[in-house]
Amino acid sequence: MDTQLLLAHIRQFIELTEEEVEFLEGVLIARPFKPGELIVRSGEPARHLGFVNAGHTVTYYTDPQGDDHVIRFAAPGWWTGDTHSLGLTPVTPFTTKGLGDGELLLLPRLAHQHLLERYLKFERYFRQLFQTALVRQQLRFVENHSVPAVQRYLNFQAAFPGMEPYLPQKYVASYLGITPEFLSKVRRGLALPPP
Amino acid sequence: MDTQLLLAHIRQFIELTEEEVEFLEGVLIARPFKPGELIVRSGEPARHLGFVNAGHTVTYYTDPQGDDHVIRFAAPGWWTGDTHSLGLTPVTPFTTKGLGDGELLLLPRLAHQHLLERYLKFERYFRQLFQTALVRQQLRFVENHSVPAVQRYLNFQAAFPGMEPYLPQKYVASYLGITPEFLSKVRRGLALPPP
DNA sequence: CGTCTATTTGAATGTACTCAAAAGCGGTGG
DNA sequence: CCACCGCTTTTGAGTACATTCAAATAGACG
Repeated sequence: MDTQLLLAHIRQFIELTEEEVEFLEGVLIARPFKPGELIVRSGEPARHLGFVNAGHTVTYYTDPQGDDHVIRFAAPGWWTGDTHSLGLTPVTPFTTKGLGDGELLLLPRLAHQHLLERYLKFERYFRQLFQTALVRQQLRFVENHSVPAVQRYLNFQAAFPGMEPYLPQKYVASYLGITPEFLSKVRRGLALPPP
Repeated sequence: MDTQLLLAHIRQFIELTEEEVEFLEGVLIARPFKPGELIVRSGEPARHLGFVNAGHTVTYYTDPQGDDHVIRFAAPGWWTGDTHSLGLTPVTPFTTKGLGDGELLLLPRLAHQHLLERYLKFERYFRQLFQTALVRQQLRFVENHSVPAVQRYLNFQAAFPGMEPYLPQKYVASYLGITPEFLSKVRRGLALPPP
C-alpha cells in the first residue's frame, strides 16, 4: 500500500512519529476503483473517508427527487468530499464515485475515531482540514449568488487547471449549479464569441 | 464576565478542568454591542472569533461590487460565522454586525492559537465544530440549487424558529440568496394564497 | 453493430432580477 | 412632541438568465 501522498499531506500540518505512521497504515484500506464505480453509496451505513491515491472521484448529494448535486471533485492527493461519513448519523446522503481508473485509501469511521482518541494530535490535522474546507465552501456559496454562470465556469477552470478532461460535463454542470443543457450553451458561447 | 453559555457549549464536546476554564476566561474579551454596530470589519487585520452571549448577530461577505452576502446569523449560545478570522491570511473578507443590543465573547486569533497549543484537547472541540458546520454548509449549498425560493424561505423559518423578528428582511433575503425585492413578493404570495 | 448514456440544439417558459418610485418606519434634532 | 431625514420594505413593469421539454447527434461499451 502506497501511503506516500497521504503522509506528505498530513505532514504539511503536523509531524508524525514512526508509531503513528504504523498505526495509520494498519487501519487504512487500499481500494482500487474502476470508471463509474460507486465507492461509498448514499444510504449505506458502512462509512469511511477516502483519500485519492490515483485517478479522480466525484462526491454528490442525491436529493429527494433523485437529482444529483455535486459537492466536490477530488484528484490525487485530496480527500473526497464526504465529510458526512464521519458524523454520528447512521447513513450518509452522499455518494462517492470513481471517474476513470484509480485507487483510494479508505479510513473507516471507527478507525478515524480510534486514531483521534489515541493520538490527539490528529485532531489538529482534521481541524485544519475542516476549517479551510468550511471557508472555501462559504465562499463558493456566495459565488453562486453573485457571479453569473459563464464566469463561474471560467473560475472553475482556473481553480482546477487540467482537471476538466477527467470530468463528465454533467457533473461539472452540477458543480456549477446549472443544468447540463445550459452548460453546453455556455461552452458554445465561449467557443464562438466574435460573430 | 459571564461564560456560562460558552462553557456549557464546550462541555457538550469535551470535558474541562479548572485550569482550562481559567485560561479561557483569561483570554476572552467581553464585548457589548449596539444595534447596527460593526464588531469585526471586513478588511481589518485584528481578528477574533465571536461567541454570542446575548442578542443576535449577522456575518456577511462583501463582494467586489460592494454587495453583501449573509453567511450566517447567530443567536445566544452560538459562534458567529467568521471562521475565516482564524485563518492565516492577514485580513478577513467577512463582517460581523450586531442586530439589536447584545454581548459577544471575543476569542482573539492569537489566543485561539495559544489555547490549541497549550491544551490540545480544544482541537477536538473546534474540529467537531467545523466538521458539523461544513456538512451543514454543504447541504445548504445544495438546497439553493434544488429548492425554489419560496420553499427555502419556509425551510429557513422552520430551521430558525422565532429568530426572524430580530432580523432585517434584507439580510434574510441575502441569506436565502435572493434580492430583498423578491423576498417581499414571496412573502406577499404566502400571505394571500386563497384568491 | 446495436444499445445506452452523454451532449448538443432549439423553442417555449419561468423564476428571479433590475430599475424606478412610493410607502413605511425609526431615529434625531429643533 | 413633532417634523424631517435616511434607510428599509413594498409595488410594478420590463427584462434576463437559466430551466424544462423534446428531439437529434455523438460517444462509449459490450
